[in-house]
Amino acid sequence: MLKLPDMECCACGNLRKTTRVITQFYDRHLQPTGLRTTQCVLLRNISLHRNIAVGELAAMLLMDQSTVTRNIEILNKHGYIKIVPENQDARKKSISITMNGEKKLEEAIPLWEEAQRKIEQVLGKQFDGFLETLATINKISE
Amino acid sequence: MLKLPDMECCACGNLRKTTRVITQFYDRHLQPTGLRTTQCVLLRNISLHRNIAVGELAAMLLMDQSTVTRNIEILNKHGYIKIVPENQDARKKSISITMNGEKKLEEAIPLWEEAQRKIEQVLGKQFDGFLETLATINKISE
DNA sequence: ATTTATTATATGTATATACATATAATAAAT
DNA sequence: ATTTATTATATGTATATACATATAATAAAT
Repeated sequence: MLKLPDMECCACGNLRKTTRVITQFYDRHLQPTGLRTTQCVLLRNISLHRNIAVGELAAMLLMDQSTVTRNIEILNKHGYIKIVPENQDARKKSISITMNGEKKLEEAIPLWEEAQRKIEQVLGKQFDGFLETLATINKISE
Repeated sequence: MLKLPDMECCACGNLRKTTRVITQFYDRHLQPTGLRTTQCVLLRNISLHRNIAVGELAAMLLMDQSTVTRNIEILNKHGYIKIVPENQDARKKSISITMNGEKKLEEAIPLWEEAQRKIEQVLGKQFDGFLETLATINKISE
């Protein structure tokens, strides 16, 4: 048996682990709204960019195009967004938030703020550097 | 329309985003082995703790018990681990790595090290603090 | 010893994720 | 104008994830 590293320091393993923890934390806060954090973030991005396309959301969230397609189906099913073919280019979808979607966001945001506040408090002055490090890692996708 | 935060600073959203990026990065490195990073980390933990139970792995990885059950099925299907009922307590499973599993790990670890080395290089002196911050966040699950 | 409570894992269900490939539409080349 | 290439999204497939609940086994209470 060779001596292998224990992988305790695995950047990917540790990121995945913490993502599991924090997702449960945020999702529990959002639970009264029925929105998951992923859906809330996606919906907020749609609300900020009217008539956005699937690929644009994918680029913004560093998410595969097919994942965006699947995830917006859920928001659409609940009537939070409207998906229509774009005028100029019929290959593209034009995605917009609906009235219901805005109401749901307004309901979710204060709960999100509560979770966010608690995390920022726990991290204290580590928080800004943390977001910067995440952004540094994101660059490997370029 | 009320003024809502843009959620750019969402700790959960940013962690999920970076986890998508880094998982693709590590998984591409491991691709020749057919192992995903999650599987590799899980397998390494099993190899380090013979006759471990589902719940013990879950506690270690901060992963739901049901997720561990599902994830070890995949390793089992490939013959990398052996799952038998425990002697003392038949409710528990006794999970161990197989010869094939060890061979697969020995094949995967150098590729993992390559990915890990690149990330550590990109982060430089930020790396240690980064792991510490992740550990700080993990405490919210206690 | 029998009933009751607890614990460990499994199963049903829904979402999140990406890759490979298909399809449909536009753009480029001739 | 027609063919060819490119681009945008969708679909098939596999994995990763958690919650609620079921099941089976052990432990505790009587």
